Amino acid sequence: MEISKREEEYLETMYMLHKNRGIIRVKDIARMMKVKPPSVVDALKKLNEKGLVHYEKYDRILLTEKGRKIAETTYSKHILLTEFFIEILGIPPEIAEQDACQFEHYVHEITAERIKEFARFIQEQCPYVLKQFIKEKLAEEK
Amino acid sequence: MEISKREEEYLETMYMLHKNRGIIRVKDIARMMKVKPPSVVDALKKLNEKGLVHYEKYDRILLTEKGRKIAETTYSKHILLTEFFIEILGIPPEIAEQDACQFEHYVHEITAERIKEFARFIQEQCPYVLKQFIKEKLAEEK
DNA sequence: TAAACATTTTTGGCTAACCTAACTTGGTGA
DNA sequence: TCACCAAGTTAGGTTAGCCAAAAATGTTTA
Repeated sequence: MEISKREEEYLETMYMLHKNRGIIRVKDIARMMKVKPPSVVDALKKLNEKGLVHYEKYDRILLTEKGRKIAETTYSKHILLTEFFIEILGIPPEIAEQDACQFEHYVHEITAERIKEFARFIQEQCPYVLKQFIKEKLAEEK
Repeated sequence: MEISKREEEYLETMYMLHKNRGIIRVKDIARMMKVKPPSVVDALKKLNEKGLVHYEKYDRILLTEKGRKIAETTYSKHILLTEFFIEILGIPPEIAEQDACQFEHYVHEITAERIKEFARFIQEQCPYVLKQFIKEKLAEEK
């Protein structure tokens, strides 16, 4: 069963809402994804068909186990990429966030894992050089 | 004027065809983008409307100046990302290619620039550490 | 508890991007 | 040169994802 980038985004949004507020509401999904409520309903119906959310109209919305796993995988890539952009490359947080938000849906498992290992390696093997780089870049930003 | 990810991909493909073969043919675009020829024609008509390609039916296809610039920008990000993935992270070329192919359409100018600077910095400041990392990862791949 | 308000859902319609089948055109070899 | 084949095009149709307007349901407050 194929899952589109957009569907993955809906799942991730629901995952974050559940994590932060406990409850998942159409209105909040719409706000976070910058779409209108009817689009959310469309998406929920499709995700329900695919067994990724429990959805019945006017009832509370929940991710299924399968949906949650997909969302968690995506979310963890999001965190990983954001950290890498900010802490290793010294990218401004807002831009780091935007880039991570897209790349998380495409990045190969192998690449994600390698980024994690690389960050760790550099931080351990040449922390001073890294600090130097970040410092230079922050200085340039003014 | 908005340009979609897909349109950017068409432009980049045409740019590469022009670069490699001199001539841009519907059949080749279709093959490279894994779509059928009618889809290419649809795309060409739209890109023509937008002033990004010169297209008249049965005539030779060319990028406009504007289209070429967009394609070049995308292409240079492609090269940059691919090199970073391969030479810094030690990702297998095929996977590096796939990831670059997606991220190139989203990566912020600032992030792209920073990746370039980071690669240079590390290669200059701690080439041995970098070699060590790549070596370890290549060893693990068996 | 019922009216008023907020939220969700349905309906109907749009665009981007793709396809197959059928057609036109252009170039090539007999 | 002309018939044929490859390449390109058109016509007509599908799907994903979005929206506005209106209807349905849920919730809160007077």
